[in-house]
Amino acid sequence: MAERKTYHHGALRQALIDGAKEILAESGHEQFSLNEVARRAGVSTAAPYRHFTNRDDLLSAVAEEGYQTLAVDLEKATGLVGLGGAYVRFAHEHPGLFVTMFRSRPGGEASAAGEAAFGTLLRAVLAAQESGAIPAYASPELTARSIWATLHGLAVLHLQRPHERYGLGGEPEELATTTLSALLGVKPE
Amino acid sequence: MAERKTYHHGALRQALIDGAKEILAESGHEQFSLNEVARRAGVSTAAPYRHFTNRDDLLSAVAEEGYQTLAVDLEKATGLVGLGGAYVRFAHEHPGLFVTMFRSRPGGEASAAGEAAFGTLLRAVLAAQESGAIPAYASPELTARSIWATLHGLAVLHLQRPHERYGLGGEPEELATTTLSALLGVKPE
DNA sequence: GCTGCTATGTTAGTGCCGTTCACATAACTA
DNA sequence: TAGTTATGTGAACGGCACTAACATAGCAGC
Repeated sequence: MAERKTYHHGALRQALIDGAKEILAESGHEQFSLNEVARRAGVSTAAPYRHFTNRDDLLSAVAEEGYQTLAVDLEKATGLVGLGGAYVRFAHEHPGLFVTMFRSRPGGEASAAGEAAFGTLLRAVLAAQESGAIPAYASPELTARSIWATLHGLAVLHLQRPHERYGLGGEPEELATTTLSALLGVKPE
Repeated sequence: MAERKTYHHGALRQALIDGAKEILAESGHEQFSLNEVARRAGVSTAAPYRHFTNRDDLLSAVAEEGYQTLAVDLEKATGLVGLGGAYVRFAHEHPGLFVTMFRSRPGGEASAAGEAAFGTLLRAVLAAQESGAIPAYASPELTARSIWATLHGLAVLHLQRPHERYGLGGEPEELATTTLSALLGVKPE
């Protein structure tokens, strides 16, 4: 993708975001290089700075799109367990993107899509509590936050080797189901 | 620490590990630089390669010491909730080190200290299940793994801003207590 | 105590990185 | 059609991880 006819690219901003996702998918967050993104888009290494203030700014835009994709994935899932499976599966299928989304940034901004994703989880928790599928030790909000933490930890640990040692492995959905039922006694409907 | 009388440092390996921890504490994982570590130890930038094969190898040694510290911290805690609080507090007090320990490495090795830490958690879960403090939906092993995931997710999310949005904040111990009781109905003894 | 081996340090260099600056080109607007 | 603004380039900077050739010193066995 290094050839270009016109002097101006036309849609460089999106091309950079897409290229960044590509690199994250291929090589992971730690290997990400802004120069490499520019190379793939067929522009000079200085060009990205016309669209992003720096490397981190591009990664934030990539992360935002990640949150949107995640929100859509969660929306498609049904039930609390299905939603948990979708979360872990997202991390499993887009590990580089997932790490980029949740990398430790000192003063990370809130993401609208991230909020939407949480809202989806909240509704699932509410429904599960009302139907008695899970115990209601605490408010839906607090329970949803706690479950989010569980799913997130599960996803993060799943992206590394360690978890296998305790006999897990398996598909993301199985992981989520097993874990949620161990904590909440919930069963997939 | 840039002065030295003898040509040979004497204890460079440990000095590098300590310096690396210092940098992680000051600037975080993403800012870590091998050259900076060498500078602090008062040696040339090539010297570290006499003790570690590369930057990643040094970070792994640092991580191993981190696992040992974590294992000790968990050992000191009493009760399941106290242990959870200790886990989140460790991440809270050593964020750079924590990120380094759990960074996504393709083929991460198992850590003996990490296994020990899990063993401590497992015993706490066993005791809590036997005393009826938490429900026994699943085996102690599976439950312990699930709680580990929860604590880990909590710690990771706590290191970023996002969690505050849902009204958390507060001290690590409070976070762990609130979360575990929301999921398991467990109360601090 | 000298001699050689090996461990541990240095200096200088490579290539990649993120970032900036001065300048070129093209698209839009008056 | 002319001027302004948006978007690209090329060349440079310092910092990074890492390597190779060489220097020093600690430690054997003689």
